[in-house]
Amino acid sequence: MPYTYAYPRPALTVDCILFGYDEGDLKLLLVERGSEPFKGRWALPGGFVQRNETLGDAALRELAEETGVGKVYLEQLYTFGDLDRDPRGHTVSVAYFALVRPDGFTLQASTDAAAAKWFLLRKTPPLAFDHKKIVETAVERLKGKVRYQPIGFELLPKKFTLSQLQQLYEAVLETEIDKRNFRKKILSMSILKPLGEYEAGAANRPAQLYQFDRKKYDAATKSGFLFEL
Amino acid sequence: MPYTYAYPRPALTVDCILFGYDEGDLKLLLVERGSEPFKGRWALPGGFVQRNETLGDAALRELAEETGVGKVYLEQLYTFGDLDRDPRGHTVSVAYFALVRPDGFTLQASTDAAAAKWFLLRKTPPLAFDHKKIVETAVERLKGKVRYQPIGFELLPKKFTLSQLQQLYEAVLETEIDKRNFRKKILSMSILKPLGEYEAGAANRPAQLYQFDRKKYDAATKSGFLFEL
DNA sequence: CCAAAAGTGTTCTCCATACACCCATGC
DNA sequence: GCATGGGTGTATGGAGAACACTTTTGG
Repeated sequence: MPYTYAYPRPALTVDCILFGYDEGDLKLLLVERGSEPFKGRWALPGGFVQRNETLGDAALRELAEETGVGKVYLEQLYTFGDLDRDPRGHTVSVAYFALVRPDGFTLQASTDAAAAKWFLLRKTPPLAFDHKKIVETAVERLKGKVRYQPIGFELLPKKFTLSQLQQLYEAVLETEIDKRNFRKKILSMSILKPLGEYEAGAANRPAQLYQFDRKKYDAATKSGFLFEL
Repeated sequence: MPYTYAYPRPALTVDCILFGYDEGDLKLLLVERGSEPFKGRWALPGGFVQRNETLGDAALRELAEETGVGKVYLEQLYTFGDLDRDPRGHTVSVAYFALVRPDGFTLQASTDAAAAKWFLLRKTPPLAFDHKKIVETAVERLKGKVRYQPIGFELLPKKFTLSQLQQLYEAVLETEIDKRNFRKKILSMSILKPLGEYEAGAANRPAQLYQFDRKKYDAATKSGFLFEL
């Protein structure tokens, strides 16, 4: 059955917010637009949903096409439908977001994107469309999510120190956290496996490396455990 | 500028989940479909987003058209885009939900809806499309929301007793709550105004009536107060 | 030996929980 | 006077918050 346009339809797009964390800084993945509107501006990777394509599939496809990033776990954020958000006309966009380790991917722009690049989250250039608003919404969501879900483990390398984990939380929540209390809390959940290995090369006492223990976390979650910081 | 159909577009709809609370029971507002597909089945009020119409506007319009319910505060829930959710073809739906007092509205079906009716939430008939899934998602959201936002005040009459408030929480969370602890907690937030008036007509000691003090709540919220049960 | 970050315990306060009886009213 | 729901206080345990010094390494 061919598409029938019984009613005029808004266009439907998806946009991806990818947060990364690297050396103490939160980062955001942006692409430089290669075509109008907003040619030359930076924007969130995204584009039109194709016929018989799932929203999540569309988001993954656009992300891969425009940045080379693949196989990430995308979570739906919010749907934006302001009438003036796209100069081409009524366009509704479903936003997705994900948390990744930037060094796990090689960026590769193509199709509509002239370039793809990580920016410091607190130092992003002016964005196309209403993407500033979308990013703000995503940051709020991230701040909320961090409190009851162990996001740290998606943003850090597989092996990490407790100080790195703490710094991440401080960066996301924009607060300071007491070292002893933080360690006590995190370790008491016993979802971290101490590796007995130690960080090397620093001009100070080397820190023990830990690993996220997903098995224990999943088991604990099922039996009513609630991660909370 | 006329609509240009450069790409085939999925259709875009909105659906509304209205939760009500009445005499100890959570209710859900449904409409009986007056046309195909699913003619005669019960479904969430909703329909196509029109040209140059905001998502929220579309939801309010469909709600008013199909049920007569107007002027409610709708909150976006989630966007559903499974390929097989509508037999007419690829249709994406943005779901909104709201909390209301059923007795505040007179139901009035029209346009696509043959009837509009409140159902017990735990006893809903088979639903059209993927509306069962949508309702389940909304219930989860409601359970989460109730813990950190004073939803009670939207679902109860303006003047209510503490027992009514407690029953509401028990109904939503599907648990039992200790009476004394509940009262202590709620009253300690001082967002309830005791009215010095009393319930009448019961075969027992009359309960004091309270009112939600929005001014105090808004003020407290701004200065970092967090409602939590 | 100095700089730099790792690592470690205790005290106090507050909040959540558990729990049982008297009170006011209508019939 | 009895049935029904309204209303109240206290004791205990556990978790969060505050807080300072020693340890290990590289240079």
